[in-house]
Amino acid sequence: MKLKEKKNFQDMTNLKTFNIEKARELQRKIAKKVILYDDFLNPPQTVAGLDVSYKNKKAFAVAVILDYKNLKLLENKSISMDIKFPYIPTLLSFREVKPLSAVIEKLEIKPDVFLVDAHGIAHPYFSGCASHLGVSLDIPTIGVAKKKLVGDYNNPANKKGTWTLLKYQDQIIGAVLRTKKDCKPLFISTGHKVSLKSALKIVIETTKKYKHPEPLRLAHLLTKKVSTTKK
DNA sequence: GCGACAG
DNA sequence: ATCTTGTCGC
Ligand SMILES: [Mg+2]
Repeated sequence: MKLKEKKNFQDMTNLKTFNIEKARELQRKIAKKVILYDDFLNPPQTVAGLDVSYKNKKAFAVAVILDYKNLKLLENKSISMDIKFPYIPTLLSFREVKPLSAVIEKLEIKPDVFLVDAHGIAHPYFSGCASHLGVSLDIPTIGVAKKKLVGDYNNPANKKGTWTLLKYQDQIIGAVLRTKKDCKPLFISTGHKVSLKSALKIVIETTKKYKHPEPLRLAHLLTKKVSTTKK
């Protein structure tokens, strides 16, 4: 898949020269570019799932594309590269956007929407990994996280499909969705070009028998398989 | 100073 | 995220 050539994403993943003020500045800049309404093929025909795993100083990124209707696997790609940035809460994008961009570039099919294993705007600077990736590559993204980073919410009822709003600083930054009974809920937020309403619809429609939506479940399984195989 | 803290 | 076996509950 051809990536946006325009270089509106600075490379700040060099630890030696990393500057936290510059990083926050970039996050605020990205937040301003996030599009909160729908601007993608809706309903989508294809959905991608993205995830990254780590093993021996290496990062392994996987991208899978499923048919939106039957959730069958259409394509899957993987890449590996040296870890270039440590994990620091609120700075996850500086660790994962690089490998994710690399694997997306290898895709032959251009997915209509991407599910990312991270938050979108549900971030202290409204610039989580899903938003950072979406704005940088100009692709529609949805953030799907297993735990909250910021915000307050009421626990959704213990029934599949129920959800509550995630609020932060008097703003709605996402939703807390129960994707499976007796399982902890997932945190859904706009990444880029997908409204919260559509994000919820897409996550619900791509979640079948398990807690996670199929694209992310498959991407996660594959990324672990790849990391233990290619070591 | 203390607690929270995506992957 | 990663390191890991058994164990509890639907
Ligand atoms: Mg992950």
